[in-house]
Amino acid sequence: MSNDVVNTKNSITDAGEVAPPDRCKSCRLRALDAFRNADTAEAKFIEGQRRERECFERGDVIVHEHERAKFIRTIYSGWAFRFKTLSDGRRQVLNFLLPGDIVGLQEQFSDASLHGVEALTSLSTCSFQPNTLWDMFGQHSRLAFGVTWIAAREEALIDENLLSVGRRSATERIGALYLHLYRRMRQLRLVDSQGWFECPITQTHIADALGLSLVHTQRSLRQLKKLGLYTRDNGKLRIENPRALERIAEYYEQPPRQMPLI
Amino acid sequence: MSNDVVNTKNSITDAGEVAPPDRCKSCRLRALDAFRNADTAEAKFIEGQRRERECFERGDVIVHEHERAKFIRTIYSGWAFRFKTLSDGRRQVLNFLLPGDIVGLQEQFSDASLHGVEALTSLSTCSFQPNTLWDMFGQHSRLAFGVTWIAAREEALIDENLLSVGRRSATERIGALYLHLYRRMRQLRLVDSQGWFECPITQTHIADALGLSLVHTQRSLRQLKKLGLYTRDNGKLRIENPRALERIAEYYEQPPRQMPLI
DNA sequence: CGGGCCATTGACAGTCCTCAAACCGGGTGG
DNA sequence: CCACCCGGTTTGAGGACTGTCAATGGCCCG
Repeated sequence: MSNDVVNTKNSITDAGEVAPPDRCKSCRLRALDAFRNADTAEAKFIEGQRRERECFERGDVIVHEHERAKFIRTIYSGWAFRFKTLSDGRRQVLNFLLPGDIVGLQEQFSDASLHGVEALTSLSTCSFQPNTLWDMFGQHSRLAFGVTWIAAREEALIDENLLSVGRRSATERIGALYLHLYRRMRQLRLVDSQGWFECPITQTHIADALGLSLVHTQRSLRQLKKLGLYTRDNGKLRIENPRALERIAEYYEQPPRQMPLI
Repeated sequence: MSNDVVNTKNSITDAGEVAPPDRCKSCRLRALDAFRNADTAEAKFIEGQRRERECFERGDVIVHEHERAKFIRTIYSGWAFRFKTLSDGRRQVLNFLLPGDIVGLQEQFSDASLHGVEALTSLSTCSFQPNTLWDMFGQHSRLAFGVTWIAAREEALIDENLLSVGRRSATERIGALYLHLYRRMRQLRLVDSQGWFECPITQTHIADALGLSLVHTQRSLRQLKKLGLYTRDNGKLRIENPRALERIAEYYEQPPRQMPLI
């Protein structure tokens, strides 16, 4: 393949992948309002700033907690998650990262990353030059606006998770999380016609994301399954009755986010 | 006073306040790295976009949940908080807003606000023209970069709160919250030489911010007080032994955030 | 003096956690 | 081919942390 694939200890080549600019065209970022209407100059800028393609395997740590993060990345395919840990090992998953999400935006503004990022699946990312963000703000304000849009969207998403962890019961939390993942995957057109989508998270991840113990997560999960609200099969998840789950989880769909000014 | 003070049902005039541009000069936003070095053109832009000064009283709702937020604001003086509620009334405080914080940034990117904002004290804000953010991105990239910096900082702060609510015990959570507020107020130079600072939050606010019940918050609070870790007096708070509190709360100070590229 | 807001305390219940062990499917090596 | 290990799931038992219900006291104010 092209020479922009990095082969470190943590990287693999992925023969099935496409090279830019086709890769940029099929990037899930394009599915978001923020970058749907990028013009050619903007696309050229992005492609020019692209540094290399990096691949990771499940379990690889992409960004280490408290370490300086080198550059900004976008997720081309695969899942990851952000997390923080306490000194005695307790871990909190902050949110899950899906294709089209940006990794390392927060870190552009501080010396060290205040959270870690770990791959949940085989992961393919694009990384960018260190000064990309700064240059983008100076030269392509629409793109910069889009990046800030992405940041605001991620914050809204963490707000929702905080509401869950703070005020929802265990089963409500799980229901809300499953609905949330379902909706995001649907938005990315990664839910098939049968309603199935890839969901590579284990019960441990759910527990860490929702502030629960593993054992209690398992019991709450079983309860929801007994109610017939979801089915899992071989790493795939299907929400059987979104409406019912919404009521149980106290988590109703919100109008899609828009880019009012573009 | 000048005619840019709004007098609605929820507003008061505040005779002790200053008018722009002095008001801009003393704005706490200037205390943040992001805007410390603003040049005259940038300052002029900000002053030109300033719409009016709005004042609120404790308990006033500045932004209603699920309603369209009109414009972006900055907090000149006073405290507020962001929150979300569930349909049955359970409430989660997402974070506290202090002088220099921006209100309504997230809402610039969506049709409706996904959280509410309520004043905790008499509050003085500056509001801006609807298109201010967009114009800023187009004309003053350094300011735009600063705004995104603020957004990233707020997200990091919510991350920390999520870690608390998800993984810290009740006393740890309270300790971490008190330390957090202490550090932020210190950064704003709002801690006096004796270590005292205004802290207008009630036990109910603490409970709602930390995902605890009011009663249990009270008991955990009493426990920390018995250990001599903090003192409260007439709406003021003093952290008696930050180091000890850090250990109890598992919440250690992180290096200050910087603006690497400016 | 009554009412409202907030802090405080007691009693009790229950959600949720910890410790422990078993089970299951898949991969590995003898 | 089978024993063994491993990550992940499942189940049981007991206890702890945290929530709910209820009531009291202090303070401010009309």
